[in-house]
Amino acid sequence: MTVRNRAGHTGTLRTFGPGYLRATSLRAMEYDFKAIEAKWRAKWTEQETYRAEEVVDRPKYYVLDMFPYPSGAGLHVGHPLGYIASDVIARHKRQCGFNVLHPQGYDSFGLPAEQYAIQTGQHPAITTEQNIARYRSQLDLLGFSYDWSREVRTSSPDYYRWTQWIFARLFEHGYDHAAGKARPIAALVDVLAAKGNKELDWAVGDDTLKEAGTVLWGDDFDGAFSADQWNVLDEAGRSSILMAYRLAYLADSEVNWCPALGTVLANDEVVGGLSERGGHPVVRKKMRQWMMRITAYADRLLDGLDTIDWSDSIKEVQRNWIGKSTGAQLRFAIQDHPDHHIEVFSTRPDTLHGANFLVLAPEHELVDAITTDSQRATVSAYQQETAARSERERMAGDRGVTGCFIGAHAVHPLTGDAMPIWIADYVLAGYGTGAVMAVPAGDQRDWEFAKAFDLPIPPIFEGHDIDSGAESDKQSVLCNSGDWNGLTCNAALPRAIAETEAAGFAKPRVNFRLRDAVFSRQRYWGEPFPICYVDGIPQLIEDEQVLLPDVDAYLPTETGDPPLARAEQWNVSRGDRMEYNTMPGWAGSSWYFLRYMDPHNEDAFCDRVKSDYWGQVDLYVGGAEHGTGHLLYSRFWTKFLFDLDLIGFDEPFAKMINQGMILGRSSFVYRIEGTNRFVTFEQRKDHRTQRLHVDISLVKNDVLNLEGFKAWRPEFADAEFVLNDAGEYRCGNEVEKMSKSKFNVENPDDLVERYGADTLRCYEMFLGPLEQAKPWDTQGINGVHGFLRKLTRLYRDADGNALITDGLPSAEAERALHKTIKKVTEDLDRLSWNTVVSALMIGVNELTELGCHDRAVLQPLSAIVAPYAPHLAEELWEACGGNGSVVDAPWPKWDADKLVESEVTYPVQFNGKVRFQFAVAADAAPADVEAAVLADERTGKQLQGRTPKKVIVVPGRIINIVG
RNA sequence: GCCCGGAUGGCGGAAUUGGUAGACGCGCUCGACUCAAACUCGAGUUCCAUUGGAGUGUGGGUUCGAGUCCCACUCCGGGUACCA
Repeated sequence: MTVRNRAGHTGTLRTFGPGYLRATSLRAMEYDFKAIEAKWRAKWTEQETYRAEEVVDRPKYYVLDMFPYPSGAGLHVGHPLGYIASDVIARHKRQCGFNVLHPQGYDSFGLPAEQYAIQTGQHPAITTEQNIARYRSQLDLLGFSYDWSREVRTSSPDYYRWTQWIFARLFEHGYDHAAGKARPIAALVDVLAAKGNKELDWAVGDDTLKEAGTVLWGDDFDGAFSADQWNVLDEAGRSSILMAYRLAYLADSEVNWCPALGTVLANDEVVGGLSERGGHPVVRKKMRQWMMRITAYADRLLDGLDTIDWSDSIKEVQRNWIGKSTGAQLRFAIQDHPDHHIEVFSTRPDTLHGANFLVLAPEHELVDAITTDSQRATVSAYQQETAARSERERMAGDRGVTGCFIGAHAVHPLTGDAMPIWIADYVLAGYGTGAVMAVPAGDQRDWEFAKAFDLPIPPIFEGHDIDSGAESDKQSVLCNSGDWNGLTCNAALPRAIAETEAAGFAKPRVNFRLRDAVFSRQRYWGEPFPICYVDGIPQLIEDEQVLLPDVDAYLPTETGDPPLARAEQWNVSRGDRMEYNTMPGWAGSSWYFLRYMDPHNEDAFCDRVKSDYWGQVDLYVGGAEHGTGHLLYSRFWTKFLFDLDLIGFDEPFAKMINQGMILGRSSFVYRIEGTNRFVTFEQRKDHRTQRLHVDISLVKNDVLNLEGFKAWRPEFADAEFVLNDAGEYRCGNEVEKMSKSKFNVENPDDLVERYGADTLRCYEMFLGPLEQAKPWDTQGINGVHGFLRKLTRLYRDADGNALITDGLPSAEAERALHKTIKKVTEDLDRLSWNTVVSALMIGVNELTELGCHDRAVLQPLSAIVAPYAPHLAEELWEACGGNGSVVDAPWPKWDADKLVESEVTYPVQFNGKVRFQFAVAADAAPADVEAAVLADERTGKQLQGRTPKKVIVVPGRIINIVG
């Protein structure tokens, strides 16, 4: 029986007005989503349904979204995608009996609110508060199961107090490689007092140490000092030395300075020479800044990747960013300069025999000392040229080979041959030693350099044509390489490392691309450092919290100090002055997932008992764009807190899913250049036209609402529109990023208003695999809305009367239910959000066709719909007389017996082509199936007298007859 | 350049271990209802040809059987870059 209960209503409810409004009013009786969603939202709030408590004897599950920066623009349909996905999992796990932690909060320090403050004078806290309120109201519409009592805001003093506290611990710790973990600076002081630093294996900033040591002990300080030397130092001296060992430290370093933003930026905040936010130019500048010694954790950050379930691509991004390479550091003597030598890092010391010149970075410290007088003018011209050019060139991607011979020669350590020394901008000062040994036969960049400057290319590989380019294959066999002749590079490499070390001019070395991270910003709206200066020495302030002070303007002072220097009362509260910098955006986000576990704790950032209970985030959902920023820093801080035994795990996010971007479909109108005439899409190529974005709310099925367009853009009110044959103005379209500036934004509030939150949730999940980028198409939402309506009609008729009966369900209805439970359960377990919606649709279609209204079927059905359509599921669960909230309805189990069919219909293939369907008892043995199918007359017809060579019966699947 | 993805109807996508390719939804077509339209409901919808054939980016291979595995290539998306 097919349920058809709409007849009789179409005539009586006829009204006039916009299409969708009528449709909505007509539907209202059977599926009044507005009333349903309002009702259950209120109940959830009243009953604190989503409050999470630590329950020791229940297994926990921690599902987390990357918390948002609350921007003024609000949410578009792309933003909630990941939130919906995580909410589905949170609800499913809860129904499966897990004690679920599913919190949300705000990354509420940041530049936009401060830029707005600079323009308007409004305190960033007010802007932030307003934006959060708007976010919250939008999020509340979507029915998320967040425990809002655990909300965190990074800009709240109750929160950043602990960010400051963790900073203080980083300041008070260094990294002991021998122990493989962070240890207190106090422990280091004991060692220095007893033995000096000669046997020390702590992570150290060589430049900082050398600078400090040179000031204290003179120019010949080589990095090592004795206990006696240490013990006579005053506080300032010790402080300057210890700075080289702290995990949070002050250093003069080359930083990325962005003049437009008035602040320094970390490496991951600079993309292609421009600031990530705003796209402003960034220059290198030497400044005294707070830094984070993340490099101390490089190996552990690398190794930890093998223990976490993240996508390969994002792990790869982190591996590349860390950039570990192993090889050797080789020392080259310089002719006529016995007091100098050049250190070179190479991953390929096996190709040493092919090295015939050295190349230094133009900024290399030895360049000035060893350049010959005759080359001096040329060299300094080249240095200036590269310094001026570097940023722009990098952006342009134009990579001509440039360089300059400096007149000096190094000595080849094996052959004694003279090697000319060049400088070139393809060698970077910041990587390795800032110098390379050029092996033109083995490295393409060296090869191109040699070709460009007509330098010889000594062949070192058997059978390799030197004119065809460099040979990088490590299977190649070496020649002209002394003892290593005849070996493959793979075989020669370990020998080269060992033998050059034994010969005394090289040592094995591991090199990282990862740099320490700049940790201070010359901005107002960030965490103030708990630091003041006494006689220029930074001191922690720990007896009271350092709060962000009010200032009269959010701009640097006239002397160029950061905005905090304007806070006159504040800046003399301790010592000579306070630290005027603030922390970067990633400070608060590096540990927020811990605070959710114990958000109101006033004595600790998070109680150890609570973090032991909730543990790692089991599922982390967010964008992939944080690969080198947030995701690396939070791993670093987690490892640090683990080292201090403050938490019991050293990776924050056990599993992560990165949702893809939702793209918008933009619409365009075509204006004939320089006129006020618009031509329809079909005629755009007959003229020289300019394409203009048009707001998609003014376009339906690519046809423009002309009146609406004129009202939207008054400057075109008098424009002429050339229409197509159908008398319509047709717009062009393109799929691109969803953005306000492209006028292609779909707003979740509007869709909730028209279709309800449950429909929007289901539809966003239905679009396709979560991780994939996909275009938004609002038209498709009707289908999903229809599904929820159809679901409702199983439970009640068009007038709202209950249809549920207590009879015994048919075997077909039970099979449909259990098939759906199985598919939905399995798909949720493998995080296949989109196919779950399809499975539910199929189930509802089948039950509708069967005319099933049995409570025994419909009640479990409402339970499995709950993660996707929680409001409606509550309503239907209640209609079935279910106990309590569907949120806690036990997840139904499928019964394999109910899935069994008595008969199986096999597709029968002949030589791989399906010819007919063949029904046979499900429990028939393969041999019997074979006999039966061969006896069938249709088989005889297909074979036409031939004898089958082979018959393959795959039980339950297929029969293939070959012959 | 390198790294990671991906390519399936008009569109979004499904096919989980090699077993009926195109589930589910959109769109479209036809029909019912309607004075009419919308809504709703029903039927159809990979392509080509009248029993049949072709078909998952291209070319080859393995197999009784390939979207799925192997080899070579093309194109698209994302990330990243003189990293020695």
